[in-house]
Amino acid sequence: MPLRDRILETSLDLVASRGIAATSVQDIADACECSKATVLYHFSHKEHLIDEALNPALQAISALLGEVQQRGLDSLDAKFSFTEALVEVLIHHRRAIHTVITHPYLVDSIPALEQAHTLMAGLAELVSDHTAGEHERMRFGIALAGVTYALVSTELLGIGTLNEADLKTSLTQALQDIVLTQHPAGSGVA
Amino acid sequence: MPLRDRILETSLDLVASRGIAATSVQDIADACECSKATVLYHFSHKEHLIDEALNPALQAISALLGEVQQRGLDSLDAKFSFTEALVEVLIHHRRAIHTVITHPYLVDSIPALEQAHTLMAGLAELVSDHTAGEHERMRFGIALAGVTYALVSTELLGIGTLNEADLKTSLTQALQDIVLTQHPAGSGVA
DNA sequence: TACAAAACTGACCATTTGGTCAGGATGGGT
DNA sequence: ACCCATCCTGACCAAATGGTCAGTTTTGTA
Repeated sequence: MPLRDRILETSLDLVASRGIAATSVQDIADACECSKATVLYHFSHKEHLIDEALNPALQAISALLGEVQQRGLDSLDAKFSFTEALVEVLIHHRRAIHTVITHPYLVDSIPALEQAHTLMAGLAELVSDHTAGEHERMRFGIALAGVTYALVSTELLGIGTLNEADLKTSLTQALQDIVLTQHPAGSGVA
Repeated sequence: MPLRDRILETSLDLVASRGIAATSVQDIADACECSKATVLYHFSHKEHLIDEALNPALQAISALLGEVQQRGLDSLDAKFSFTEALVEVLIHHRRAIHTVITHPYLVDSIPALEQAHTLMAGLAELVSDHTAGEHERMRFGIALAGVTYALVSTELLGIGTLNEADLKTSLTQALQDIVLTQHPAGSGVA
């Protein structure tokens, strides 16, 4: 793999596990066994580096969102395959997703983060258009955030040993259980 | 409020919204309108400050966990009141909870984070003892993470306008829906 | 008023941060 | 052999970082 790509890959790793601020350009250079100057040769600014590293994830989500907006989400079948596709994207781009979700406050120094928010809003709107009410939307938000978090903190939830395929199965089912199961209205605290 | 307490309060605010690494002692001092040296007079090290700021939340969770371990979680009633109490604690200490959840990698420089992980494990064990299987445990993990995340990113989920009481009601119901509702086994991708 | 403890601060320190720059390799094309 | 573009680097910079310390102000108390 070209060094440039290795830098992107490494950045995604480090940033996802320690946060943007806690990941220095030097850290990335060390992990890539090159000099800091080299990192800044390929990406003139740290923000550009992060931005580009996050891009593939955003494009994937954007593509998924576009598809669903076209196909619609009316049939139960469509909903099932949507959740499945969503989990697939979330798993594949888990490091970027986690980074995006945990750094809302950097929205105006890293363009990708703003785009991510737009996409999130699109997802939320999509779902709220196709669910009965506020509770369902809340459940979806919680499920989405929960699944995302679960992906990055697998060991905390005791699912660290699962391989990628099992993880996908398990998370997809959980998401479908939460979002698609009929819940008795007001089963909670009224 | 004594300056010392204001420093703790301010730290909780800044750290929850920008992360530990991105929050400097100077930032905290500025927000408190005192000097950096003063902050480090009250808390000799940055880590001590963070640690102490996180403590009340951990004690609250610890207390809740102890209670439930004593009372048991067998009746449906007990489960309902547990989720309600849990949401209450999560809301009240949302900044600390969010900080704990998003900084697992600092576990050995900030003692509170290690204690938090122990408590998390306790919660997970508690729930897994009282639910049927793997799927339920997964759902609980997702729900817990999701609710926690939802608390800090309210505006992203479109629930930023809710007051604390409504927030509690809404989140409690969502959590109960997710965790306590009977879900058809294998409703997902089998 | 005297005095000691507590609270607070400016000046300073070594280290690390993101970033610049001039120059050294390297390799393909002529 | 020559050139030129790409890749890479050490040396360097100003700014910010966490932290120390000597000394000043404030406070409560006798």
